[in-house]
Amino acid sequence: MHALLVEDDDRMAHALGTALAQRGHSVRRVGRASDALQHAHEAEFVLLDLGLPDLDGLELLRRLRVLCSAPLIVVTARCEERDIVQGLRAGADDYVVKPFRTAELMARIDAVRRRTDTPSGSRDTDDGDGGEPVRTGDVEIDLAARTVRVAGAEVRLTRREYDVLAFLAARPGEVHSREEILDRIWGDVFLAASRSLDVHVAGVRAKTGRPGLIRTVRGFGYQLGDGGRGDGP
Amino acid sequence: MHALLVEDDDRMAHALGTALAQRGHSVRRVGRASDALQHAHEAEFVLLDLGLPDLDGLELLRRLRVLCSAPLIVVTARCEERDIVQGLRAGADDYVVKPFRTAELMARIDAVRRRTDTPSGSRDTDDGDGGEPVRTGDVEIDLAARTVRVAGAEVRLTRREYDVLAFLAARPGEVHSREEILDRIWGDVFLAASRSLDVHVAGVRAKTGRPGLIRTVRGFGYQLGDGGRGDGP
DNA sequence: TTACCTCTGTCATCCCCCTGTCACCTGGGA
DNA sequence: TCCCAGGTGACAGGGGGATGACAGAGGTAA
Repeated sequence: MHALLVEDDDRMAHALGTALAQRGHSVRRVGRASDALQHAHEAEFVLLDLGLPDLDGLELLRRLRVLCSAPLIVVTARCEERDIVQGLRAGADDYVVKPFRTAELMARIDAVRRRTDTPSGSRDTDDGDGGEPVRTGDVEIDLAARTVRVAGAEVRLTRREYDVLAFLAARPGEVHSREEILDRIWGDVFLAASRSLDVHVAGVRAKTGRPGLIRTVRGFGYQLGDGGRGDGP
Repeated sequence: MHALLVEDDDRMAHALGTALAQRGHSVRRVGRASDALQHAHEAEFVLLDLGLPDLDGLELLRRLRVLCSAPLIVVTARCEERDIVQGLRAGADDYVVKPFRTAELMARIDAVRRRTDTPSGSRDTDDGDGGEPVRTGDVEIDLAARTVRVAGAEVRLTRREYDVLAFLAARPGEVHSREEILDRIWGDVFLAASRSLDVHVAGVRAKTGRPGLIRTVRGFGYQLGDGGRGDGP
C-alpha cells in the first residue's frame, strides 16, 4: 500500500506519516509540487495539502488528477466553502480541514478506498500512467512534463488551454460534455453558458495548427481528435 | 435521478429537498426508518439523518447498506469523532455535520457519485454494463466514452441520434415504446405524433450502415437489433 | 509600464432538429 | 385475392441554436 503524502510542514508530515504507518501503509512524503507530480503515478492514494509554497493548491490538484485517478483526499487549513467546493469539483474525493482528528481522517481514507478499489479492477487503464506521452497524429502531449509538441516542435499553451487539452488527452477517444469540462477545470458548471471554453479550444487549435486536434461534438462537448486530418466515416 | 432523503425534521427536509431539486434531482423524502428501508432499493443515492426517532441511526445505516449499495452520505447533528468514525465504518461514503453549507454538501454528493456511478444513462439494476461497451454484431456502443464503432471504425452520430441508440443499447433486447423513448430523451411524450424519432432512427441506420441495428416494432416502438442482418423469429 | 492571459459580448455561419409530404409496407377484413 | 387504413421510411426545406471568429475590458505578472 503506497500512500503519497504531499505536505510541506515537517511536523504535520511526521504526524500523518506515523499514523499512516501504524495502519500498515507505506508512505512517500514529498514537500513540493514538482515532486508530487513526479511520484503521482506510483500512489495508491494521495493526501494533499493545498498550501504548498511553489504552486497553487487547486492547480496542483488538477494536474494530479490528470496524471492519476487514485483516491485523493485534500487535507488543508483552507476552510472557506468556496475552497471546499472547488477542491471537490477539481477531483478530490474528500476534503478534510485542519486541524483534523486522526481517527476520522483514517476512517475517511478507508471509506474512499472502499469505493475506489473496485474488485473488478482496471478502472483506470486510461490516465497516462507514469510518463508516457499521449500521441495523436503528430501531436504529442506529455502529461507529466506538461508540454505539447507538434511535429517535434514544442508549442507553448496558456494554462487554460493546456488544462483543456490535457483533460481531453487523459482519456483519448472519450467524449466529454461541456459541463464536465467546466466542472473539472473551472470548478463551476454554471459557466456552461459562457464562451470561455470555446475561446480556449480555439486557442489550442490555432497554436497547434491542428484544427482537428480537438473535435467538437455539437450540442454536447468535445473530444480529443486525430491531430488534424478530419476525415469522416 | 432519484435521491432518497431520510430526515424527520420538516424544515430541514424542505431545505434539502429544494436544493436537490434545483440541481435536477427528483427527491423522495421519508421521515421514518421503516419507510427508508422500504424505498432504499429505488434510490440512486441516499442522504441520511442519523437522528430518527424510531430506530438507532447506526443500525439503520447498516440495514440500508445491506439493501442497497448506492452512494450514501450521512447528514446529522452528531459531531463526535466516535460517531463519525462509526458512521464511515458502517458504510457511509461521506459524513457531513449539521449545520452544513449547502454548496459544500452538493459538491460532496457529486464527488461521491463521480466515484460510484456508471458514467452514462443506464441507471437501473447494476448488471455490469458499467464500463464495458455494448456489442451487437460488429457494432460497438461505448456508453462511457459516448462513441459508436462499426467494424472497428468510429461512426460520428449527432446528439439525438446517439441518445436514441444509447437508450436502446442500455437495455439490449428490450422493446421500448415510442412514448418511453420520447419521454426519456426529449422529456416530452407529446411529441409522440411527431416524426422526429423516426428521422433520428433513420439517421442511425444510415450512418452505421446497419439497417438492422435498430429494429422497428410496428405500432409500438423500437428495439436494439443484431447489428445488421435483419433475420429474426 | 508593458505584455499577456482570461473572460465577455457580438456577429456570422453552419449544422442539426423538426416538420411536412409522398410512397411503401403491413395487417386486417371482405 | 383485393382493398383499405394506419404506421413507417425516405426525402427536402425552413428555422433555430450552437459554435467559430473576432474585438475589447479587466486583471496579473514581469
